[in-house]
Order: sequence, then structure tokens, then C-alpha cells
Amino acid sequence: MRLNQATDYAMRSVLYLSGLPYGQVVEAKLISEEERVPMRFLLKILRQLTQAGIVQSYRGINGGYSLARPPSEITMLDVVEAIEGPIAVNRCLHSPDECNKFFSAHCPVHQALYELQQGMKEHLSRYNFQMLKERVK
Amino acid sequence: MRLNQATDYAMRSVLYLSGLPYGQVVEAKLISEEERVPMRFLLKILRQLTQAGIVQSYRGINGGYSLARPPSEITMLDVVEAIEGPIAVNRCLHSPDECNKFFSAHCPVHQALYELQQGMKEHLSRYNFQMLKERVK
DNA sequence: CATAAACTATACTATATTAGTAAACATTAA
DNA sequence: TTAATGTTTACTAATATAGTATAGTTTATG
Repeated sequence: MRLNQATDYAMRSVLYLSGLPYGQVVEAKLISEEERVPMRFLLKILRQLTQAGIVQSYRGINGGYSLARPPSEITMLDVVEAIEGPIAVNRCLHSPDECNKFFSAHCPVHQALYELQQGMKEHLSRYNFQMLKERVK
Repeated sequence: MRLNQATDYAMRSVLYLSGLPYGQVVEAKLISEEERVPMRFLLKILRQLTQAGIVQSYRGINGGYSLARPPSEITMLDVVEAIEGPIAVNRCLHSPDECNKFFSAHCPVHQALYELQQGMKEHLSRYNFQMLKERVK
């Protein structure tokens, strides 16, 4: 029941970009050093964030990354799903045909887990990076 | 961000036991067949539930398992934690010394994840197996 | 128009976790 | 005493995690 390390790095990277003047481009190396994320791994993560439309990348010399939209329009859920794909608390909620008991909708355990999952998604989507950035002491 | 398969099996096994007259003992083989859980794997899971004080085991011929307390006193959180250990949404929340950025309490990302974690625990502890059993159609 | 500083793409790898299985043992009712 | 039950420990195949490596592409600038 854990978010993976890449997601942690991704959120901290987006938070870092959120703290810069909007639109400012910084190279991956700087994020890597500031946030202590292994460089190669970070590049992979930034590519996922780029493909998800959360950050914008610039190639070539003086290239780097910036946010693709204002921090207030990027939620924690956006970042989690960019890295891990859709949240699925349990196998049966992800692909009900794999449920080896009864169809998820009829199983009270799976019903309850579905409600948990919805609650988690709602919770994560309530936090945007404008809010988080204002929380930095 | 998924519960593992053993936890799914565990919850369904506890739900199954909750549907029986309180205190009734059934052998693992029956649970295995009814809930379609591989027998050997189920035995391992039942042992964890036994150690957590959720079910009671009886050895020898005519042995088996029953609930150790009424369904109303067993929550989904109890079962999840019996199988997976304490819920930790992220590495830094589990062991803050492993946090490679700043101490969790000072990082707004980790703060937000901590709130998510608390919300999840609260959510899971609101469901007990009396409730779930009454939801079975 | 060459070069070096950036990002991109694909493939590889060591380790840990997941989801079981196997073999030998302990308990207990009949 | 035996057979049906749970217990213990060890093993294993497959997958996921957390990266690393190698080769390539883009682009500002001198």
C-alpha cells in the first residue's frame, strides 16, 4: 500500500518547479542536486511528467524543464497517476475479470475498497502545488 | 498503491467466517474452496490472522478456524495491518531517516501524504465485518 | 557548420517483493 | 494408533522496483 519512490521524486520535483517564477526553465541536473534524486532516474521521471502534460521540456543547449501549467492547476493525483497509472487499491478493482471470488460489485469487501479508492483519489485531488508551495516553511 | 493479494484473501476469509454462527469452527479446506484461495497460501494467511488475534485456530482432527471475537469488533484496518503490517503510504513516512530530502515533517509533500495515510486508516477502521456481512446481497 | 550541453529512447541489471508450493512436523478426536 | 487437521521452515518462479548504461537527437552559439 505504498506509493513508489519514483512518485515521491516526481512530487518533489514538481514542488521544486512550483517554487520558481512561473515558466522558468531549469536543467535536470539542478533538480537532481537540489532534491537529491539520482540523475538518470530523474530524467526518466521527468519524461513521464512531460508525456502527462505536467511539465514542458526544452531540448538542446540551455534546455531543461518548466511546469506546463500553473501550480494551482496541478494536483497530487495528477502526479501520482502520471507515474503509476490509475490508482487501483486492489486487483479486482483494476480488472474485475481477474476477481476470483464474485464480481467486485457484489462483494462487500470490494465495494468497501472501491469507496476507499474513491476517497483516496478525492483526497489527492484536493491538494494542488500552489497550496503545497505555500506550505513550505 | 495496491493492497496485496494475501490481504484480499484475508478479508474475504474473515468475511466468510463472519457469515457463520459465531464461534463455529471450519477447516481451512472449506474456506479455500468457498473463497477460491489456494490452500497452502490460505494456511499461511490464517496463521497471520491467528497471530494477530483475529481468528482462533484449533489443531488436530476436527480442528479448524473460527473468529476470535465478534465480527463487529474486527475492522478492515485490523485485517490489512495483520497481513501487511502498519500502513505506510511512502518510504519517508515509514522511516523518516530514509527520507533523502528533508525530514518528513518539514516537507509539504510528505505532510500531505501523512494526511492521506491518516485518512485511509480512518476510513478502513470505520468498516467492521458485521457491517460488511450485512451488505452481502 | 561544428561542438557541447542539454533532453530522448531503449535496453539492461541487481535486488526485493509477491504469490505461491513443498516437506517434515505437531496435535488431537475417535 | 491413525488419520485429519494445523504449524513451521524453507524453497521458488514471476514480477516489480529502483535504478544504470549506451547510443542518439536537438539546438544555441562561436
